[in-house]
Amino acid sequence: MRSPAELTEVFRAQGLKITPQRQVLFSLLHDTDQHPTAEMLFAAASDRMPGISLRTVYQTLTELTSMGEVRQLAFGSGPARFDPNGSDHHHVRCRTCGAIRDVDVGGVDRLEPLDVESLGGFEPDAVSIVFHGRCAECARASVAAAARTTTTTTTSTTPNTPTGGA
Amino acid sequence: MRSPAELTEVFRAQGLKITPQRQVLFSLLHDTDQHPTAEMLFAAASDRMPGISLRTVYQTLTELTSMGEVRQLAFGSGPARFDPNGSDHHHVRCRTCGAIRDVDVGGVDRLEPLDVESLGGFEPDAVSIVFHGRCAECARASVAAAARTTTTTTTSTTPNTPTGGA
DNA sequence: TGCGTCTTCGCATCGTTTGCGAATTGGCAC
DNA sequence: GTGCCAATTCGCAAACGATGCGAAGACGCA
Ligand SMILES: [Mn+2]
Ligand SMILES: [Mn+2]
Ligand SMILES: [Zn+2]
Ligand SMILES: [Zn+2]
Repeated sequence: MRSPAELTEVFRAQGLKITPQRQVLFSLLHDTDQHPTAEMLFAAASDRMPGISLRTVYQTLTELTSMGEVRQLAFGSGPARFDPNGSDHHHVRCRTCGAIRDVDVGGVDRLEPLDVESLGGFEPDAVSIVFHGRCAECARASVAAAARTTTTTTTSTTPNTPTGGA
Repeated sequence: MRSPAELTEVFRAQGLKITPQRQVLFSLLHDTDQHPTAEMLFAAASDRMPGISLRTVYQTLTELTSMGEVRQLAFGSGPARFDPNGSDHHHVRCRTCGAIRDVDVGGVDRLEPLDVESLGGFEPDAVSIVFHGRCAECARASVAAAARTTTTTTTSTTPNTPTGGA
């Protein structure tokens, strides 16, 4: 998204007002490379401006979204994530912990919708790609857990059914 | 997803029971090429079996999802969509009316996550692709609306601001 | 037919988001 | 600086999709 200074001009030009609440949110969004939820932004904004309302955060996010300054992302269940990164990019998401990261992807324009007839005249103008998998941390944690299970099984001779086995 | 008969065997083999509610849902899901919501399935199931509970629909969908018989999809806000199509495919979605269609896509394995270092060890094992755009119906409707506006503007000389202009 | 477990289903509840409207405030004209 | 007015904030109610819970009912097997 654009800088707080630029957004200030854009807002003014549209007859919208520059409030301290909006300034805080502009700044927070401009500075992050994450994909915060409304609640996360509310928490961060509350540090700088105690008393700011969650309602205002939602309202400002809706405005910025409709102005195209942020994208609203949805990954399955849970709250919406907001993406201030305006570059042409896609996402990877960890199945285990839900972590999201940006990823630049090559070869997108070589994707070919086959079976064009079944598209029935649909005209795509954008594409979202999400890679699903496991992040490095969760992979490490999983290996550690396996090691523990193995150790336990090897060490102990009791035929207990491991709790997390299924 | 598999046929109702096959699912019956699978369920029985796992000690799960075959109830009329499940049979109705198996059948509805097996026969559709759409991406129904829980509410939609509830409505359809209620036709064949008045009195079936929405709770049961949710429960059965959760089971089928965890068994891998259906996929749960999320497109922005709104309720989850369930996809009984087990083939390797992706989706197109109309920005205007929300309609969803399956699309087979070639070239998926030629996608290259660039900037591999910033992936920080993330290991993708699946990818979801959604094409965004406008479906044929909405494109037609939009053309028709534009024609109406043009006609009105041309015919009338009053400098009224069109209501839907912004 | 009888029993035990699995299932159904209504209701309460939860987490996220939006509707509403009174009170407040930014920005401009003077 | 002052006053005005539209834009904004914000608390609360409520919508919405989904889940937890547990009493009542039904499937499947002996
Ligand atoms: Mn992003
Ligand atoms: Mn599909
Ligand atoms: Zn993870
Ligand atoms: Zn459409």
